[in-house]
Amino acid sequence: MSVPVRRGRRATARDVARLANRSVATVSLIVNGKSTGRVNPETEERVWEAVRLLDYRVNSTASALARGIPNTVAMVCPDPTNPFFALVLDGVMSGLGEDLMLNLATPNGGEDYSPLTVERVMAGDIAGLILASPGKMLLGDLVPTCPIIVLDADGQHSDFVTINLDIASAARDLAAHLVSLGHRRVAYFGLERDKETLLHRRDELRSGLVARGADLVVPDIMVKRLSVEVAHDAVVTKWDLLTTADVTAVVCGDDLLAYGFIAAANERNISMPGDISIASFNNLAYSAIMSPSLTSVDLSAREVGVRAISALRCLLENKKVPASTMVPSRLVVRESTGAVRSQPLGLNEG
Amino acid sequence: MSVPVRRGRRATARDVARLANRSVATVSLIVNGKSTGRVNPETEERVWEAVRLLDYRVNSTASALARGIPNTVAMVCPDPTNPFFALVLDGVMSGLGEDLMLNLATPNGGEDYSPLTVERVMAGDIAGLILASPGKMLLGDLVPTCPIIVLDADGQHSDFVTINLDIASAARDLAAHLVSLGHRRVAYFGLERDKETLLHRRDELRSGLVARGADLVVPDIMVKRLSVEVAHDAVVTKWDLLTTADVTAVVCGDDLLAYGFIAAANERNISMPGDISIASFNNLAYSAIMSPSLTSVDLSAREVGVRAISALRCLLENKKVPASTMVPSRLVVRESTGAVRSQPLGLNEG
DNA sequence: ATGAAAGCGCTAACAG
DNA sequence: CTGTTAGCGCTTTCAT
Repeated sequence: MSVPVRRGRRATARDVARLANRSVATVSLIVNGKSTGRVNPETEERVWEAVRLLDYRVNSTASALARGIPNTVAMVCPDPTNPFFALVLDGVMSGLGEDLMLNLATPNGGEDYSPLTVERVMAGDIAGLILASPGKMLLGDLVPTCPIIVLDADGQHSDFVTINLDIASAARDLAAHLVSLGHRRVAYFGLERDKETLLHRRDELRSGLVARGADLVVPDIMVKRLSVEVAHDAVVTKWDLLTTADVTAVVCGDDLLAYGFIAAANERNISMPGDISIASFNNLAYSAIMSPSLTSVDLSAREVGVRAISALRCLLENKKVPASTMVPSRLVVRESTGAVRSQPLGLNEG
Repeated sequence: MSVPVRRGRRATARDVARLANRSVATVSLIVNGKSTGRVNPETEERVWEAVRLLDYRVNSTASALARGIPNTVAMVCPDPTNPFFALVLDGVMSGLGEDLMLNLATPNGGEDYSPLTVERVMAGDIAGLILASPGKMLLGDLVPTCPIIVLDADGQHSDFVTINLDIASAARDLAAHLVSLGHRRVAYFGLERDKETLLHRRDELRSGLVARGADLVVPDIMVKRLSVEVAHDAVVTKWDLLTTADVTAVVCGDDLLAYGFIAAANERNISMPGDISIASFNNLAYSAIMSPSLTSVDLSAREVGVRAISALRCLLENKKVPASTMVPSRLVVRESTGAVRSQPLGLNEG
């Protein structure tokens, strides 16, 4: 194992050229496989030998710059820790081949990402951009300088290709399911945001409930940040509300909120779904498995990622893509036994 | 909102220079804030005006190339979907400031990542590299051409800074805890890999058990891939082994395996920890919350990420960093009531 | 068959 | 104060 590359410095095409006694141009041709028929086999040999010796690799950044075709796509998402985005990311990564790299950006404090975050990635030499669940205002004055795919941002945006979650029918299925189990008094636990897509979840659910004689009977529990801890604390604060209103089911706008809820419920020795039934909008990454009582709307997060990168690829190749598509969500029911408790929730405590 | 930038093309410094009737060099100085005192206010004015008009931003890639100082660090990890890596990633991201971007790479098929994956990211213009849980062989013939931080790869490697998980004491605590609950017959559910770090988990656990008169009493359940589905299937296949050996507790090498186990157990109406007790090595991302019966070794994944990026930063600034550090894991006990079942497991079925 | 030269977008040293 | 020049590492065109 003797590799003559000095640590900290990578051999350049110039190094190779010098060693092989050929020009940089020739090296470039050869290492890029564009030498067929136009390069003397002996030269080819010398160059490859030098490449081997120096452990030379093309610097893909410089290459992209020279070619004028960036080899990087960027994705910005609110929080890689949220299974939803982890799955989207996974889908995106699965679609990057040998040719594309992924530049990932997230906001600093777990907050939603700002225009600045987007600016920063757009300052790179990127071929395209994927924006996952951007805040509504963000898109307003965003000037696209490369193809942009927007994920999970309700509404049409003329400047971007949008991929949205089609939750309407699944949300109504969820409502129907809850009602069929006997639930009439439901609470919603959501994120306090400008994101239409999240309000949407609530609204669709609610109309489904109302249509069947049930309803959201308490003010929504709202959090400002999507984290298990924050969710837990919010539930603790609002617990009394749920008990006095005799709520039998809680629908969470995101799995992370559900986790927080369950944590709080566990502390109170509340059994689920015996005492209270939880449902959640998200991706079912782990929830259905961990808690057989958790009914979910599977948002097909990975599929969203897959479509995002494939749409981006099309755009890069100047193919047409639909300006807006929907990825269907579907209801996943695990609550086989589910029945509404017969006692008011308060009685179970202590 | 009228922005004169043609879609698909970003204004360059040259465009600005032309419009402002100044040279590219001057533009560069001004936009980089290096003009104090050496640039005529009027020139400055003109240039900024042009910048505004053209919506010009410095191309950070070209800038990095020109400066010879890349502004990108790369991280390669096996699977962003695994909460462990998601948390590591989150930690890393929190340490990237305004100045650094993150290039993320993962293998294609959920498999472990190969030297080729690493090659590919090293072909970029990167300032440093973070390798999360690399296979053992990978590091052998890896030629560092930039600072490399290796995460969760047991053993010393002279060429890299390593950050490892200090699970020894937590693993023994876990053993002690299980024994104190009355468990004597334990099974291990792990990943079939060359990763020392995973064998380590098993070995430490086992010595802890043996020291207290308990033991791993069946051949390990092994999977080739870290996924909930694969784990589930493996458990289904091996279920009889557990019942006939009268195992009372199962320790999983990773949360994902635990999720798979729990899924399989749920299908059999096995109650946890009533019928069987589950423990898991990982990060507690959601497991402890979802299943109060799951005892875990918290691997401090986020902290690992934080340390990784901060170590990398030091290296980039030519500061000294310890060649190898350990991030302590700690036992997290949720199994407050936990007691060993009195009936053999088989009796519960059907 | 090969190399010189221009250029990708930017920075930095150096003149003037 | 400002522009010229060289150069980062590479690709591509065009002579030779």
